[in-house]
Amino acid sequence: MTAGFRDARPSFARSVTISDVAEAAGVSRQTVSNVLNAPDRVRAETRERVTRVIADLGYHPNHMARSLRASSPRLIGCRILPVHAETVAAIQDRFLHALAEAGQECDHHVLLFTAEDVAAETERCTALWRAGAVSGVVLYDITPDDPRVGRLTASGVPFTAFGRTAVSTEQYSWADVDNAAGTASAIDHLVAAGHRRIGFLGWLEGSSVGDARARGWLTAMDRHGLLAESHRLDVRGEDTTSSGTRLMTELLDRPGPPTAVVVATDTLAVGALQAVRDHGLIPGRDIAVVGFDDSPAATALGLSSVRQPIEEVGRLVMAEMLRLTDRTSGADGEPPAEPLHRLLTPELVVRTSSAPLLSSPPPDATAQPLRA
Amino acid sequence: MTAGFRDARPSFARSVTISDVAEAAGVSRQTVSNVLNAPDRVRAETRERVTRVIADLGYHPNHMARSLRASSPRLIGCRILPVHAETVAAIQDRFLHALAEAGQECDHHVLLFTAEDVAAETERCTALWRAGAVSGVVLYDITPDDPRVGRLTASGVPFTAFGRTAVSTEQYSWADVDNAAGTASAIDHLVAAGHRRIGFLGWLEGSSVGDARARGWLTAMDRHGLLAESHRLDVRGEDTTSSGTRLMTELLDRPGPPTAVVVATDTLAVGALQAVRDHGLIPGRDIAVVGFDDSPAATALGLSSVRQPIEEVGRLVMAEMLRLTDRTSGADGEPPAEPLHRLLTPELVVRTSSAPLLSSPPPDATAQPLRA
DNA sequence: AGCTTCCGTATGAACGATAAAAATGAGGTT
DNA sequence: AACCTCATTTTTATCGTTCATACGGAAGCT
Repeated sequence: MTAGFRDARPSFARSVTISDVAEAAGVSRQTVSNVLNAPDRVRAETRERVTRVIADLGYHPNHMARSLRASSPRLIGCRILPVHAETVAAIQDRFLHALAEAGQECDHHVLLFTAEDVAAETERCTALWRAGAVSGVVLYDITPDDPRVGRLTASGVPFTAFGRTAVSTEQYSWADVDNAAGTASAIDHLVAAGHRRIGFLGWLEGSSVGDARARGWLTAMDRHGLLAESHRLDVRGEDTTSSGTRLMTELLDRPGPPTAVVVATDTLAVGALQAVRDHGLIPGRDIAVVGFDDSPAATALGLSSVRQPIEEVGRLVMAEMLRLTDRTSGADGEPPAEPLHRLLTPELVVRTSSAPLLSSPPPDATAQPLRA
Repeated sequence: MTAGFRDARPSFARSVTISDVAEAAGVSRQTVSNVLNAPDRVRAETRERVTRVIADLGYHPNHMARSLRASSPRLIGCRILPVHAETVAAIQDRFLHALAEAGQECDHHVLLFTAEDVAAETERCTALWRAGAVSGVVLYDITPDDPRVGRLTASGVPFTAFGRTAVSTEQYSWADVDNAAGTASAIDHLVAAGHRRIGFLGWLEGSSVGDARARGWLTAMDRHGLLAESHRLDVRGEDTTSSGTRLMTELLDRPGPPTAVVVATDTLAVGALQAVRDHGLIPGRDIAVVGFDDSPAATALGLSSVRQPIEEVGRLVMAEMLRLTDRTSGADGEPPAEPLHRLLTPELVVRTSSAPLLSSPPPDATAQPLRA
């Protein structure tokens, strides 16, 4: 029986190095290294002996030394934004968590940094990479004419992105969410429940995400042949709760109000729900509301919402990052890796704000707003 | 005039080392090193020449090499939790952002990792530290009997914490938010506005944060001599919106309902607001509601809320971390640094859900619930 | 026996930087 | 002239690991 060496010395004077292990086991440094990195090159007997000494001394290979030798820090840089909106916070958290988790499985870690704006972010990325502090960086919240993509490509900084630009998307690796498909799936769900007058409540035009979500409504409604009777039910405003309330009120007060609305963000949707209640209507019974982003508020309020597969995006983007950096550090003779281009479909999470309609009488019968 | 070397070569074949600079400038490596780390040891003329070469070649000192030599990775480990509740997301984001920002100013960065539970977290922390991957770690979400504190202390892992345990708080460095003072400040605000029957809507007992917030209500109400008439207005439930609605409904349906409520979390408060509206009351006019955490939802809904100075905590905790790790890596002869113990007071953010009362008639006159 | 082949292990040289010690040289002192 | 001082620069050693190569010895082949 092995006597209890293990827990004998809980704190270490100074770290145990590979040489200490080698000496204690009566072998050379390289043999210890082999035991850890290429066990099949070492005779079983030696391997066991070394393994035991490693455990006894509590040896852990030094990360920095390994990084230096391999000239690969096994760190992936990622900017963290200051929190403004609720959805930003939740999505950023989910994304960072997914990145960290995916990276960790391959012994890589996420290194956080902050920056004032995308210009500063680009600089920091390049500086970190030039300094060998990161193997590459992950970008998110990409705009159609995002300057980061071009600059990082020019500097040679390996990167992958959550989102894509308008042009030269073949040049780099990205994963993105099909926002249009998201709103479309909400429409399909509502149409299946018998709705025909389905409104859309969106952001002001100009953002790629907002426009895609609007486009999804437009095309899906057209596909169902409902655009003729609903094309006036498309209203836009800024992404705030109060704006949502105002826009929804406007829709409900019109002649021929919608029996259902698809809302471009949960923030707007929370505002919209308030307008619904202010009209004495009950969401889900009298009118269906579907939000976007599946924020915690949606869960809390029973709001149906389109959920972006952020975790999946994080996994993909990190996996691609690892693939990229392993390539570049490996032999250059191999064919250049094909960049990743992946469009993911979000998933509708049905809650009470839209579900019960299925078992209700045709919504048109009850959906007349009750004015004071 | 210097011709434009600068932007000549945007991408680098392989990184420029200190030896390249030394050779190009006709000096030794060490001199280049001195130009960067101890400029006063170098003659002005030489310094200038070297500086110019550094700029021309685009040299950036290698982070990994520096870390190895200094045996200080300049990385601070921090666990990232998967997002559950909205407030968690927002607070975690604010905290991580503050850490990253504070660290960056001293050329340190945050390294993220994930873990299933606190036991796994402790193991990861120790492993990362033993491997020399981090200089130390930052803990948050500390419970009164948190096992992490003891284990990390025993392993010798330098750490600082956001929050504190019930015992041996003198042993380690922490910064915490005075939750009791937070609810108390909400009470003071409401009392100043003329409220006397002020309810409390809290989590189930057993969490340190929840209990502190409840204690704040209790002591502040007692201080104002209002406990006699309000001591029955203290209700508890789990931290969800629906629970908030249920608890608030219960309070409003009682004889002698509160004219104001202090709510332990914004999540509960969002639910409470819904109950208020369901009773045909208008928050801020008919009844005052104050939440806790100042989540984005609070901003969105005009909910007054107690805001934790998370950014300040992040700054303090990171600054302390840097102080700790600089100490331990320095000469051991110095007196052991006094640990940081800092209790910060949160700040009430007044919005419409509680503000307008100041200019209203005495709330008791209008606050009778209008039942259907 | 002498040759190659192969396996397991050991040695030296990086990786890129810096701390500590040694060398250089100009100037001043005795 | 011999010696010391000081500012500046170079040399040497080291951080902990791994790559490339070398080495010794057993087995297989001619």
